[in-house]
Amino acid sequence: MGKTRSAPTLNDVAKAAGVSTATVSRCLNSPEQVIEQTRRRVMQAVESLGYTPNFAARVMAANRSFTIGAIIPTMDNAIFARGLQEFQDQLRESGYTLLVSSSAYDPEVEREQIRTLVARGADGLLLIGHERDADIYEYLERHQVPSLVAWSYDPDAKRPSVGFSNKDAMGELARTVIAAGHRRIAMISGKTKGNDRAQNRVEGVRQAMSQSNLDADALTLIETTYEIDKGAEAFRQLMALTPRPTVVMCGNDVLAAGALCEARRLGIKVPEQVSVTGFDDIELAEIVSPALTTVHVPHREMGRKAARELTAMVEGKSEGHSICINTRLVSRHSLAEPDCHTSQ
Amino acid sequence: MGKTRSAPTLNDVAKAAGVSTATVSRCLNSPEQVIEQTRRRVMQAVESLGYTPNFAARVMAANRSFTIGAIIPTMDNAIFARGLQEFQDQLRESGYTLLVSSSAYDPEVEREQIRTLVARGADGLLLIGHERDADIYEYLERHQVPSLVAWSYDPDAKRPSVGFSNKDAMGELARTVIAAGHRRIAMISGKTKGNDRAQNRVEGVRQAMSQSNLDADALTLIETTYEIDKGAEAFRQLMALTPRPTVVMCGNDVLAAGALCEARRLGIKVPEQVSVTGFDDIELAEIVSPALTTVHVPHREMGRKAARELTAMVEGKSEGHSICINTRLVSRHSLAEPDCHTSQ
DNA sequence: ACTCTATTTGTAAGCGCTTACATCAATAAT
DNA sequence: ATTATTGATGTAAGCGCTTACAAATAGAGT
Repeated sequence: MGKTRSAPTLNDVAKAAGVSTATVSRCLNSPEQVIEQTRRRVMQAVESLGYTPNFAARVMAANRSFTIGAIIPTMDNAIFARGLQEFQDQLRESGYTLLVSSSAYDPEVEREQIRTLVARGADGLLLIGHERDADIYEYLERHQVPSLVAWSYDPDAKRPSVGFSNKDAMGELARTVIAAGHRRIAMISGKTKGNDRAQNRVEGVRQAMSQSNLDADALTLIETTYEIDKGAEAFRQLMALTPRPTVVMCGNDVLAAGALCEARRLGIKVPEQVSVTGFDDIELAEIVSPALTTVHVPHREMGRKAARELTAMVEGKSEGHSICINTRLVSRHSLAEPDCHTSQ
Repeated sequence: MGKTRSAPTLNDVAKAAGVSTATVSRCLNSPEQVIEQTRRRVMQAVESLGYTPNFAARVMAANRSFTIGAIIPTMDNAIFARGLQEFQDQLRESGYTLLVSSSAYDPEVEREQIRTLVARGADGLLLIGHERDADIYEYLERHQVPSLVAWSYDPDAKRPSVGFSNKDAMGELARTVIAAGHRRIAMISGKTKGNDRAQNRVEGVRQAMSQSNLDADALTLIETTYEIDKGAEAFRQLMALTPRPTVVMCGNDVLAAGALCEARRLGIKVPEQVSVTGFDDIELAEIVSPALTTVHVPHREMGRKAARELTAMVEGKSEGHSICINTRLVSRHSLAEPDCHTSQ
């Protein structure tokens, strides 16, 4: 019976409503330009045909996609989830759609995904951390795609960022640790290569040590990927050391959770025998026992502000300002004074 | 100084290489059709210009996007993360890109996102659970976009699915609970409205009770959203009951983690005074203490198989087969026999 | 030498939409 | 009544790519 019914186009709607495609397009994009009566007729045709605009065609014609891309290092844990959720919600309110990919902490994958997102017509990009090859930034410039860095704050960087100072935040925690009396400090960090956040966190600990007249080089440091069992493994290694560190500062809550698990397995009491700290204050931090002393990062606030700034940039209302978010220490039960018997 | 340097197009590449746009296109899409020498010249032009194909144009011309869309209920926790990660990895291997949105468990948002993804030219869609309005499926059919349901398995459904029987899986756990001697069973379920997985899990518990000659209506049931503190709140309510349930079966590990937290706050010992069970076996389950007795869902396997099946459907190599994944009980420490003093 | 086939490349017609510009009608200003 | 102004709609030119088809070239078969 004639041709297969397939997805209706603008043209079909125009015919059904007895107007030109231009009018239909206007009804959809700037309704105020169309007189009420016509608009109703058109909208009705849209409804009854079940018309959905073809996005690719729209992007191509308008050179605008109302899409924002975000590339995060991983979806595997909750570190980025909460901030991103808020980012998305905020974008949606402004009429943008969020496209997310994850790079698995691999710069090459990230580069490819940036190209993909740009090729897809993303109006703007959210990236995590500053550190990446210069040619990527050039590429973005050439394609005139504004980008915003999040989860990091660096007023000196050429690129705008909304985030916090990883160094200061971790430094504050480290000072608290030192003030509690710890001298033998160990750290389980995420891989620092290509990850300025991880670098700055280590830096923060080192600086705090120096400021307290401790030898920053004496920091026992293990670098590993951000996985629970890697945290556990690193913790085991640290506990095998003599003398044992009295505190293990972890690069994030995930690693700290792994450390805590391993402590339980090893029969080492936290915080009586060793203290453990985290970073991020994701839900996990409160769930583990003992609950983690950690740095609270206001992820939602960051997501919201990033969305606002990035849309402003996309719409040409801002050339990109950096925004600093305040973190705050949250003391729970995984940090205590070192045990006198082992600490001296 | 001439016009601003902007993103190069196929045409620019063609000129630079001294060939037609068709040849360039072929170099990119079916290199075997182009003779070595020409290809090298073209590829060099591509390189030196830093050309990236415009995706929208390509989609429009080819009516094919090599993009798969997935709409998951939430990114807020790890329930879907792992399976999705594998899904994405597998897709990438086959040359597809994954686009993810989250619907916040809201059917209206989901509907909108399905339209968005289809409008964006997704070649196929991954959806979670079977239950949604018929018109959505019609819409997908009209646009000829194959869809696959995951995290659920129903051989009777008209739509193909790859997943597991939520009912049987939870039923098995419930039988174990009952076999351990529990009679006063409570359950904290996710909202069952529009969520067949939640429904089936409740159903599984009820069926197991009936089979053991317990009154299925006696199941104390609290429905709540899948958030840690909601789990905690529900648990508190349950503990206020007299007589107290001896076991609290949770709709997933997130709720169970909340329950465990609250138990600690209330000074109720798990599993000595109350047992708690989870579902999914996400990382969380092993981290909390006591570690959760739960149902292990092979998320990666599911993600992988879903990717394979969906790409086959997209490429017309399959009309959509349902695939059943096996779950398995994992006994850890949150389930024990009920305390004699309180259980009878 | 001549046709036939296979291989490589070019030509050009869209894909479905937006938007600058043209057109037309209706109202206001003279 | 005539012209200017405003507002609503139509016309048609692309946006950057793919691909059916045509053309050109080269080798094989006779």
